[in-house]
Amino acid sequence: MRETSEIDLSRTLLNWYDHHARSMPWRVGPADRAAGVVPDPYRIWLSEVMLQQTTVAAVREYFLRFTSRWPTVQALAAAPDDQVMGEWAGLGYYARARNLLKCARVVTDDHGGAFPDTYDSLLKLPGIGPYTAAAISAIAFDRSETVLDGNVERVMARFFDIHDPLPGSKPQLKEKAAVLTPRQRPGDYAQAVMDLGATICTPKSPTCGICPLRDPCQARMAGTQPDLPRKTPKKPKPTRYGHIYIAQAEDGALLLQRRPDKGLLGGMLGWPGSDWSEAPAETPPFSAQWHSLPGEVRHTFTHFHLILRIWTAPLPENTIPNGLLVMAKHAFRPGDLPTVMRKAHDLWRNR
DNA sequence: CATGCGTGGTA
DNA sequence: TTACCAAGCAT
Repeated sequence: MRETSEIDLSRTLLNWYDHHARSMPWRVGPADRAAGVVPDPYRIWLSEVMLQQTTVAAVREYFLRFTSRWPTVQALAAAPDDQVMGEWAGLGYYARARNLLKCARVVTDDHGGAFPDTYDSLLKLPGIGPYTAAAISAIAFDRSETVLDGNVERVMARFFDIHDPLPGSKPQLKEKAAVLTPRQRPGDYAQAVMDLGATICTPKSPTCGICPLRDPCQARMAGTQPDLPRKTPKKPKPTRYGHIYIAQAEDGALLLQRRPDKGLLGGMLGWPGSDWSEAPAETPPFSAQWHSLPGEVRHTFTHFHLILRIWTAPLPENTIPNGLLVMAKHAFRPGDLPTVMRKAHDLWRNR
């Protein structure tokens, strides 16, 4: 009896996907795809960018709001920056939103509004890296490209019982994933591996008993699957501190700041404040009787913990400090703020 | 190639 | 409470 071939394995996964594919607003499911329904590259691109390091549950609402407001790449390209950043607020990794707009404008202006369909051409676009280029190429255009995301890394590390730690083992995992990538139904296959990783071959407590690949899985044979994939340890997060100043005029207008495009929370709306460091200076945006609010705002970013003290004062008439903006009460929506700034607003509003 | 870059869910 | 983790990219 011959060994299980790669083609058999991909067919096994596709068959599992045909019965267990998750339903998502941007996805053309296996039945529809088989019936000839073609995905909209704009929606695939938008979902893939939103899904970078972000859970499906978090993305769902954002995707629906974005596509409702901007149904085409041309519509998105024509949108004002502030509105797109505001709509992205809360989703995190805000460079994605800035690159999203850049990319929409390149596609609209330089590609006639049609997304390119090859890995290499997609890779040139802002915000599209190796994973996203492969994903769009495979899912939107049904090209046989190999996607390698966190799910696929985990599935491959376990299936082949690879103990070398990430991220160093990435090229090895990509090779393994490429060998399994079929020429038939590559778009469905890409989504099948990721669905398997998200629902069965999960990081903790994988449910190997119901896995379609349980028999040939090498880590399961060895009993090592709970420990894979190995990862190089992460550095501990330091704690930083900061001051935030919230000033309101008698008519309800608020003093805000548009943050510079580069760096943390780049391009987002926020409150003026100090730098965030071990011992930040107290630097209010204008002289007044500032009062610090009881309590503090705690927030954790990717690479540090932050503890903020919130100060408040009345905003005098005709006061707009350099580089800041005064936003009318009716124009201000807390939902346009990144989460840490929204937390500061919540503490202030409930003062 | 290591680092910077968000947020919310989960154990 | 803390740490880990999620369909990564840019530099």
